[in-house]
Amino acid sequence: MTNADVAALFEHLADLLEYEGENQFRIRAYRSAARTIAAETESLAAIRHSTTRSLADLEGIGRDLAGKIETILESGRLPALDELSARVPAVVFDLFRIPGLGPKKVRQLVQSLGIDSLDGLEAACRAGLVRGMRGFGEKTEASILKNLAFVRSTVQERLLWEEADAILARLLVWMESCPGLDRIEGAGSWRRGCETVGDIDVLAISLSPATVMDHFHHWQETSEVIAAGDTKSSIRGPGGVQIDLRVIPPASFGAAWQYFTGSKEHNIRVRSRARERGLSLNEYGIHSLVVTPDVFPTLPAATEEDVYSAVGLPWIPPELREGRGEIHLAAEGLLPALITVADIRGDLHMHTTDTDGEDTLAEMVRGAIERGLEYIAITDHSQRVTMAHGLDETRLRRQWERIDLLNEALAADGASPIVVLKGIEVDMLEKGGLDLPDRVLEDAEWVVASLHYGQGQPRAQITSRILEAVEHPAVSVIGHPTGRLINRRPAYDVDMEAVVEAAARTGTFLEINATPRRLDLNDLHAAAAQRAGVAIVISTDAHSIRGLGAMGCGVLQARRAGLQAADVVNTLPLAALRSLLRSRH
DNA sequence: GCCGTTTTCGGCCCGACTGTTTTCAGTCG
Repeated sequence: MTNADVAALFEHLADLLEYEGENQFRIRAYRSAARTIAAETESLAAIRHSTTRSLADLEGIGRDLAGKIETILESGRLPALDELSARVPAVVFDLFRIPGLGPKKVRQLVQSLGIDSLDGLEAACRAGLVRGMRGFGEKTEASILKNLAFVRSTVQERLLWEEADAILARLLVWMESCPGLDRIEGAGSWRRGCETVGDIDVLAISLSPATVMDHFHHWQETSEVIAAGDTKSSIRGPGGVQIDLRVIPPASFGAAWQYFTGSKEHNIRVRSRARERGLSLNEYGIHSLVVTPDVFPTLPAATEEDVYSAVGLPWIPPELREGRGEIHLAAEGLLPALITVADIRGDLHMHTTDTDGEDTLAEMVRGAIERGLEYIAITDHSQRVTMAHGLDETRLRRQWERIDLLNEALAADGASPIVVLKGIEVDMLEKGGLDLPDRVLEDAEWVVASLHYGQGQPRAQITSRILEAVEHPAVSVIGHPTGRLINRRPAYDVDMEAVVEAAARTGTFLEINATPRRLDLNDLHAAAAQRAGVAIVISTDAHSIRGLGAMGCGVLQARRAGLQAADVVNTLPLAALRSLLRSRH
């Protein structure tokens, strides 16, 4: 039973309670606990048996929920959930997915009309039965029909951050030509650098909101205007993604940007902090609830710094605003100086046409020089990865000879702009062991060990394969340590706590693979690794020159993990990196 | 259900938009 499993049980319970019309604060308590649990990197079982922490120490978890967690850990079941599940019809979960239907309306549809499927709901709408109920009308009925089609036609899948980033960039180019627009910025989960983005949130400063929203509606990629009010508008853009725009006057910009960046949990904590100080915070500004000689009724809120300063905090980078303890860190003056792309000196995982890359060795080197990198490692696949035409010893040594020649030519150019390291991405074989003999790996300057096959093996087997690679003296780094592909394939079942412990002990690095669909390690694992003293490598795993651009995504992930430049190996100058490699094992 | 320098009760972030209503409930973020 993982933390994510326990969190899912509480979320599920909260959904059912919502349907039952339970006290909203009780429901919020379950959801809040689920978020805390999902964001906790230590396993609940470990915390339960720890001598230094207890379950009730976790934010939002008191005596009752701690008891429920213990029950779940012991029995795998949550009795309260079992009881409710027996009472609440299964269709409720489908109905919740329809935009515009919340617990009250869903309850009415199920109890008054006996709806038991999406098809049944459609039939009831077409028969005009829905419009007759209190609180429903013709427009609601039509909206349900439209949204039913939407729910059925689209795979409800969150965008990769990079996809959202591209859509936002196009929208901002369009909005630049809007008259009367002073400033426009992205907010929400995009700005926090989340690995996936549901809706795209955009914030504009203008004194003529109607003009701005009209321009927004006329973007060529707008397929539908979902809602349009005086200051807020929502459209569907490319692929059905919802884009929300809010238009705000300049004096409110800081309060609004802070508010629309979120996360919700972060905002609730900031606002609670405001209340403790006799202040009220909304998207328009900061207001004093009590008039005292030293507090003005309305405080400045043109910048985010104004907002944080009003609640006694320094500005908090968006990537950290998840309600995972960043407010405490900020209050103590302990916020990390997060790593930036400018700190990165090298890229230590990439492929060429010798295996499954699209660009040649020489082209990849040129691409890296253009990006200003000081060093790179060429890490093509090893022989077992047959689909990629992986390298055996002979072909690998031939590639290394070419790299030697290339380095000589680069050095002969005078001020050598880049050094190319002779590397390999060696496969961790299904039966255990690595895909190339030790004598080859020992000759490599950089070895990425990755698992590509047998991903469905049981936890003990996967973990032991990875631990074997971590312990191998020639292995520099574990590539994409959990193997997940966002929206495509779950992580393999691996005991990450054991991997992190072994990596810390042996000095083996762990990778943040920056490929937008991988981002592996994720933020939570990367934070746990950093806390354990493991050095991180951020690598693009580029299969083309273009792929080298993924470094920014990897750095965002590292920032969400709270990493500083000193935590990341490829911020080091090459000489320091080499010396660190020699000092291990 | 959680929480506490206003502590064991009574609060819990705050506002926009829609549709149905005729002053507001429900939904959403």
